[in-house]
Amino acid sequence: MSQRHIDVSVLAVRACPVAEVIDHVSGRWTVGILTTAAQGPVRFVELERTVRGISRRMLTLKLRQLERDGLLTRTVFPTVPPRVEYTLTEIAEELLETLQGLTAWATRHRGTVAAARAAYDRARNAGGNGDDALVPQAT
Amino acid sequence: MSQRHIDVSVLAVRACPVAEVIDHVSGRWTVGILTTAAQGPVRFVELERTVRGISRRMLTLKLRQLERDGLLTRTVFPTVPPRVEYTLTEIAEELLETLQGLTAWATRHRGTVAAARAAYDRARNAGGNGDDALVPQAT
DNA sequence: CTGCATCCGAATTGATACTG
DNA sequence: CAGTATCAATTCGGATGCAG
Repeated sequence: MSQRHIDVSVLAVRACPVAEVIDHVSGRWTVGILTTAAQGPVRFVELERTVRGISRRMLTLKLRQLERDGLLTRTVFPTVPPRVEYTLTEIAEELLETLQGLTAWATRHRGTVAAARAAYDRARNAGGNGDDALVPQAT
Repeated sequence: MSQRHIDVSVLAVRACPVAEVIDHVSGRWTVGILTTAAQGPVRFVELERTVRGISRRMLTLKLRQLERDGLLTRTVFPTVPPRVEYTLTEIAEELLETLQGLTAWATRHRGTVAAARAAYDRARNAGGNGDDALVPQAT
């Protein structure tokens, strides 16, 4: 989610690291892009195909963001047609590992969350669209 | 994030847990709300004061979302004036712990990321506003 | 005190045509 | 292939005002 976040406080007086990470990682596509790139060097089209649903525009934008943050390395091969490969940097790989903790948590409590939602929705009449209601992003 | 996310694939064929977590946790306020609530039962106003910058509207929205996901417990005391307390559920506490891994990562590589950004921005002339640029504001 | 509802500008994202 | 440019559709989020 990009930095529209001006105020990040909450956890610490100084810039909060968590907020920063969350900001880097959150967003619909980031994790998907990183995990795909983790398999080895990937090309633009591969990402476009693998990260289902992402638009060309978003992919480009996210790719640039990740590159800027030092999570992805972009290599251009002066061939024709052009060939560009993206690779994870070391810190990105570390990040991905760390992320596994979250994966574990999610997996472990998937059922609990689902149940909670069902209960909540059932509680107030027929409401709830089954999906995430009331939303916001993102972050 | 929020469920505008219809397609979550990428990591697995089945619903991707990571995407779900990211979706729950991401967003400007969630982590702040959770960490505040972690200190013990908190009231609406306390959150409003502690989570700097959040609007009443957003706070309410997020609180509901968290409650629905089973991360927060909402207790209403039939007093007058009304008193409502929010408490973390067990899974939320676990989540918060897991999140510390990210905090660590962020802290560890804070400098690296900063440097990467600086380099990136410097590379393409005067660009970069120092913040997350991903959105090259016009002009 | 809590918190839902509405108005409305701001930011994000998607779709698509176009270029090197 | 790998993007960029542009336009339109959503969605987000802040500011009230009102109610239990």
